[in-house]
Amino acid sequence: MDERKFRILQAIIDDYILTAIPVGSRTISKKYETSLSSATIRNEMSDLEELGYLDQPHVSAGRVPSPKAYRLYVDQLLAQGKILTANPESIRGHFQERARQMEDVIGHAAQVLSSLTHYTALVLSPKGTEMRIRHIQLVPVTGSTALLVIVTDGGIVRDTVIRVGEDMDPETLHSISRMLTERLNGHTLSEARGILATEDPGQEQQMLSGLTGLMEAVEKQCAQGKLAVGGTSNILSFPEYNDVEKAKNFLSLLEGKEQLLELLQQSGEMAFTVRIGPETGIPELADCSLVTATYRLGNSRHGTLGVIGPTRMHYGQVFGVLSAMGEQLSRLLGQEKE
Amino acid sequence: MDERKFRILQAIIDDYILTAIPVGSRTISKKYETSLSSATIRNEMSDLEELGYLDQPHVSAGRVPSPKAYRLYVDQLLAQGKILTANPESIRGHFQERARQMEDVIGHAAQVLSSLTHYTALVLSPKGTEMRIRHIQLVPVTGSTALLVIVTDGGIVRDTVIRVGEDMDPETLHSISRMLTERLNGHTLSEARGILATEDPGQEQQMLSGLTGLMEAVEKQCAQGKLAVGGTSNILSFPEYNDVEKAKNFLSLLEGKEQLLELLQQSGEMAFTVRIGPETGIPELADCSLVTATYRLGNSRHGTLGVIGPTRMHYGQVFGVLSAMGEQLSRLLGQEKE
DNA sequence: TGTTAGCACTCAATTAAGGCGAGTGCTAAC
DNA sequence: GTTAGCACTCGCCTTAATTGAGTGCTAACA
Repeated sequence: MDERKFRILQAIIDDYILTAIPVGSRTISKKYETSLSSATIRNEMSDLEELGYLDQPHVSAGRVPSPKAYRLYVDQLLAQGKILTANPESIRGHFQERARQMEDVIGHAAQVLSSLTHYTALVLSPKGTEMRIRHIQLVPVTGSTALLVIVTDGGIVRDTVIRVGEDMDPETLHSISRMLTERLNGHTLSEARGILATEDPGQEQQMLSGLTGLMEAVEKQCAQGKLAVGGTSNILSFPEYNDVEKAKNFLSLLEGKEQLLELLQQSGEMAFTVRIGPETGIPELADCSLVTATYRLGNSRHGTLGVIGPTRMHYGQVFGVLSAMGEQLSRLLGQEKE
Repeated sequence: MDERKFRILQAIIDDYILTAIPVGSRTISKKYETSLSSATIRNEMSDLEELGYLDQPHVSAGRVPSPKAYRLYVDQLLAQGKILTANPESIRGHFQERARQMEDVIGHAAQVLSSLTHYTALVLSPKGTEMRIRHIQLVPVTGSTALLVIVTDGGIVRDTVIRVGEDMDPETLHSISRMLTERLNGHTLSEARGILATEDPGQEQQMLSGLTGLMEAVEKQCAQGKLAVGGTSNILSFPEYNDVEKAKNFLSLLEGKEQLLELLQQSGEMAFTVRIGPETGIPELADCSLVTATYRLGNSRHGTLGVIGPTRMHYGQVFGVLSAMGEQLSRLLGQEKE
């Protein structure tokens, strides 16, 4: 694979990303490599196909980049590191409103991300279990029920109605709350259960035994962060999804969030993760790419944001927008809650 | 419009709802009105078209019911009142898990509703402003910020980070919370602001003046309930939306929830509201129908649930499922939070 | 040895034409 | 008022012809 082949491959990918139509040798020789004849390009393209970088939809059509080609393209893009971060100002403009609940921010971010990229956007909040408990409060609801509110440094985590004994007046609940807060403050949710289980104070034993089980449930519910999806309909703009059947499969996938969560959580803590077509492991996404990035709140907690589009995605632009948005999210969410 | 015409019209609608292909005179004479010849049916159909109940896609196609026809059909369905409530047991089965946050229930309900009807489902929670305050709690977050948690009989309404003076230790916040709770308990959110504004205790004046403005913001944010959408992709199953462009418009409409909210809030407190095609007032829904129903929590608060499908919707079934689901929702949400 | 011009060939996509068939409207007879 | 009969319409499907973008291969050239 010499340098000229690479240049030609790059030209093919660029052109295909722009037009979505298979690109022929003549196009390259006219628009990109004007010093070479189409016949020469043809020979090179033939080689590139043999190497597995190009596919041919049918014999008399142009060439289409294979997943392997995109992989090379993306790796090279990331390696040279000149990702032009999208104008952070323009993104900040979308967020001028008051900071609100995390879920609102997440949802809003997904919408902005999708409208900036014209792809489908995913934003995943940090895992609840990684958040540190700031305060626990039992709030009386009726005589025999109370609301358990757990406040963490990331905002509210969970509120669940629990049954308490009949004799719990608001003041008793408050003192229990204070006790719990004292004991669990600064710990993560996943630690909390263990602490409650080991330290048994005897006094409110009955009360606490119920809580231990409850913490387990809370922990489980928070094991994965909240997921927001934006720009679902964007995918329909692309000729790849002109087929209604395909579009429906894609949308169904987005509705069942479990699979998406799994997919997003696979991407580690790297700056960018790119999964191209088959690399996603999901048949419905065979001709989609998923680009994810990470944003951080403090040291340990991190969330994920990503974009799903056709494999011929405008990767460069997406990298830029993702990194700018990640920065913005870190600022927004880290800011007031920390 | 004699009785026979009506029977024939009904047969046409039934058949079209089932098949989505224009129905011809012969079909009716063979499947529904076997005692009449196709020619007779033809004459009747011609009359029905003149009356505005039938449309003809083109001269050599069968007839298609007009919105006016569906309107008649639905009105008659509702008038005779024999709505067969779908098996409530089967619906309850989908909800066996522990009661959780209202938003979760709403979202889950939308999913169940869509999977039962195969249409797109909408569930709107009761307006926050109609909920009665049960408890107000200021929870310390950092030295200078606190989380304002308002608990209502419908569960948590809102939590917002607010700035408080540097000197607010947890105990002070708690006593303020207790004071606020005492004063506002039992009132709705919309009343709360007025109460805070008039009764000025002087003591924590500075604190409260901030809160008044805050309550206004909270009230505004809660002016409309939470909206959950389910089964977005279902619409793509119908031949009416085989056109990708149309499908995209529809999906975009669902994404921008403002218009949906408006639409849902128009439907008053009647048991059922049906808006057929043009009656929705939204071009994108020109060949959709929206059926909504109401569920109640207690006396005053009510939420809305609805279904969007093609105008040739299976109205009877939808009525049944909606009423069963409404009942179930009333029970689920009213139950533990009341 | 690499590059280029030329040419035959392939095949999807577009267009045109023809036939089919479902369905109608009208008329005349019952 | 109902029905049988018949001519007519027109969307849809199939088939055939045409077009054109693009390829592979070969031979000539630098």
